[in-house]
Amino acid sequence: MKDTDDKLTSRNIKPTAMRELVLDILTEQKMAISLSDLEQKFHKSDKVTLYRTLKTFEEKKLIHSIDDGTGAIKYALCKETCQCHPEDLHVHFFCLKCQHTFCLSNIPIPSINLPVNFSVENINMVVKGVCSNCND
Amino acid sequence: MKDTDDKLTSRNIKPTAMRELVLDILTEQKMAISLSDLEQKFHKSDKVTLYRTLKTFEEKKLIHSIDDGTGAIKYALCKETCQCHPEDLHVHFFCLKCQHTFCLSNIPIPSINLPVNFSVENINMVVKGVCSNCND
DNA sequence: AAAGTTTATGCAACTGAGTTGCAAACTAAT
DNA sequence: ATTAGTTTGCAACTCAGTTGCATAAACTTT
Repeated sequence: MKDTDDKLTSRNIKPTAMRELVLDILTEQKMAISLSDLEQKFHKSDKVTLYRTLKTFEEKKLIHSIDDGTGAIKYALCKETCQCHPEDLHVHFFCLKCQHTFCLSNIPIPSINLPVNFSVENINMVVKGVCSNCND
Repeated sequence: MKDTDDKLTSRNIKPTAMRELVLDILTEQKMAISLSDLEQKFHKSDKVTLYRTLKTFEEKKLIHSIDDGTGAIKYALCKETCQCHPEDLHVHFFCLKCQHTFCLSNIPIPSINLPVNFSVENINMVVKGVCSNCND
């Protein structure tokens, strides 16, 4: 638990039992998960607490949220150094077959030439298709 | 109305009074609108009918939907020739100030080098920031 | 044109994600 | 231990999207 604790405190999040559990679950995941996915990992749990835990994590940039168009926001761990600035952002992939959402962590979002006088804060880029796992 | 009718029939949509009205409203818009935005353009209207109208339009590729992360899907007219294939797609912009969502119709979505064995069907790219209107 | 078939519309009612308010439980600090 | 601040759990709500079903309108066939 020490490791988990450190991750929390280093992001200025008070390490409670609940938060440790949630962070551990998030760490195990190979793919992004939604609030209700998370809820189902617990036998008995309160959606609201999990909701607020995710919000806190997101605020403190421990995780980032992905709107993959399925109607449920997904969450995935940020890299250690991530500040969620445009230069930290990567492309996400949603597989139409297995319905999973992944971070393509090593594919940065390509920069865009916006019209004059437009400024950027954030970019959400989700590619939908079939992942390598489902493609054979 | 002849023009509106033609647009509908050319996309294989039976031109009803309702659909003409909706298409006209969509044509007037400079920005993408949501179902509830659309609903408010009518004095008396049924959300479900509008909902199904939008669904039909989208299916027939008369309009495309934009998930801008606000929680309500926005819709905007497609170009005449649009088939909503990856090569037809463009970037969308959401202004954090005026809360409006635009098509950046002349900014195509940059192509991405996906990992091996991944195939693409669709890409959603929404840039969030401040638009030129709100930036001075 | 009348009867029958298909398609579109309108109403009610529901689902599911996300959210708020409040009280109880917990934590930290004096 | 007492207090102040934070976190958790429950109830209850909002709002977008959706389904079922009955009526109305449009098309088809005789």
